[in-house]
Amino acid sequence: MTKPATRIQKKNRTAILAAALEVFSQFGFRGATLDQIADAAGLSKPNLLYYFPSKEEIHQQLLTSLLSAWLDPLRKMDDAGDPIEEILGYAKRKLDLSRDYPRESRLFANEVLQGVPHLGDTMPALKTLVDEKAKVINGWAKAGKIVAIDPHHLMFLIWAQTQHYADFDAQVRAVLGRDDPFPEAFAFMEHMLRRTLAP
Amino acid sequence: MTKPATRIQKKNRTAILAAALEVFSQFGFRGATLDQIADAAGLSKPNLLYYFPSKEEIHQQLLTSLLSAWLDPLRKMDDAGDPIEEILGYAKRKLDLSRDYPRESRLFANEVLQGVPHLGDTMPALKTLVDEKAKVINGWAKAGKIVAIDPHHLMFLIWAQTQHYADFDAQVRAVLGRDDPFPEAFAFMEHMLRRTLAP
DNA sequence: GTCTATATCCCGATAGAC
DNA sequence: GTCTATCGGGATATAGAC
Repeated sequence: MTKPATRIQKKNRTAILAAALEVFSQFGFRGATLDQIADAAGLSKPNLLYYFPSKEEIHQQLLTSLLSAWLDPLRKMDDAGDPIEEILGYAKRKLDLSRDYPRESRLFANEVLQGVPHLGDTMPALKTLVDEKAKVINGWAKAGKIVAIDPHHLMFLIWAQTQHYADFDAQVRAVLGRDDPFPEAFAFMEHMLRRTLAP
Repeated sequence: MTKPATRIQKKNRTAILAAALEVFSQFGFRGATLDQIADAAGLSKPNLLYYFPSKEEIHQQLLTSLLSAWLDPLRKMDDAGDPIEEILGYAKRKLDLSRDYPRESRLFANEVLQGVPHLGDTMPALKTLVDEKAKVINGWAKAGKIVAIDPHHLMFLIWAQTQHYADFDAQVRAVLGRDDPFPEAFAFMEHMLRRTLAP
């Protein structure tokens, strides 16, 4: 599938991917149907399959095209910055993603929950990035800027805590009542991380 | 569906529920098929449907029969105990569940991730339990035993952190290499919670 | 490029013999 | 109680007209 030539093709492909994100993130890969996606994109089902060869291909393109943006907050964590503020900034950017892009979060959550059946071969690259940042955190700890701490589990903590608000939104809302949890969530996370990390 | 009479009936129903847990937790409700469940239970598909009237019913029975055990760790958090140790004990019991019952965790994760389509009417009961325990935590804070903290977000933190190791196991393993993460996970969580909660 | 119609397959559930 | 055989619905994907 090469680059779309015309403006309308580009628009349709974009609409399909947006619709697919909506449907896949809510129902998972198997739970989603092409009828739902075509409907949400404002196209007929055969027309949808004119732009993408298969359901699998739409899903794969979604995942791979979003993955890079999803890892950006971690890439931006800067070796040269203030350690506590860098980690806090990373956590905040991650929580912003949960607030602003909950469907993307749930798309990845579905994928990981089922054992990364479509993203298995990108896991080594994730490990490479995480290991690299783990070294940065270990350096900060050795310099006495933060407490000595397992950097991988710190990463899991930040992932778990931030993504929880997007992925398990239904439960969060049910427990809190109707509220937008994000302002308090950030204050809470800042308290937790500052205390956890203080040297 | 009344109590099964014979020993073999009981055994088959148990085998079916065990097989269904395996399959539903891995593939979600829609992703799971009765063929897979029947196969895992060592029965034919029609025979499976002799014991349960429908796929939906198997899933529902699984969820409701496991829900109570799933909330037990929280119920056991004791108003009269030492606050920090009670919260820590709760978190430890929850992490033990993730280690010993990861399939149950993923079963609920799938359900919540898709908006609790089958557990919607049990959410009020969950909220009641959580609100009750939130009051206990608020009491501890007022007495100066722990820091003043939002008890609901503390709950989310513990849920997110502990369930992460079961629900996103594929990612955890990919990032860490091959290791069993649980010993370090508990040490990490204890460090994090003690510092977060100290008055 | 987009549609209607349809082929093909898979899944949940049922019928009926044993 | 358990099986083989099958129904009926729904899903992915394709054919072919326009």
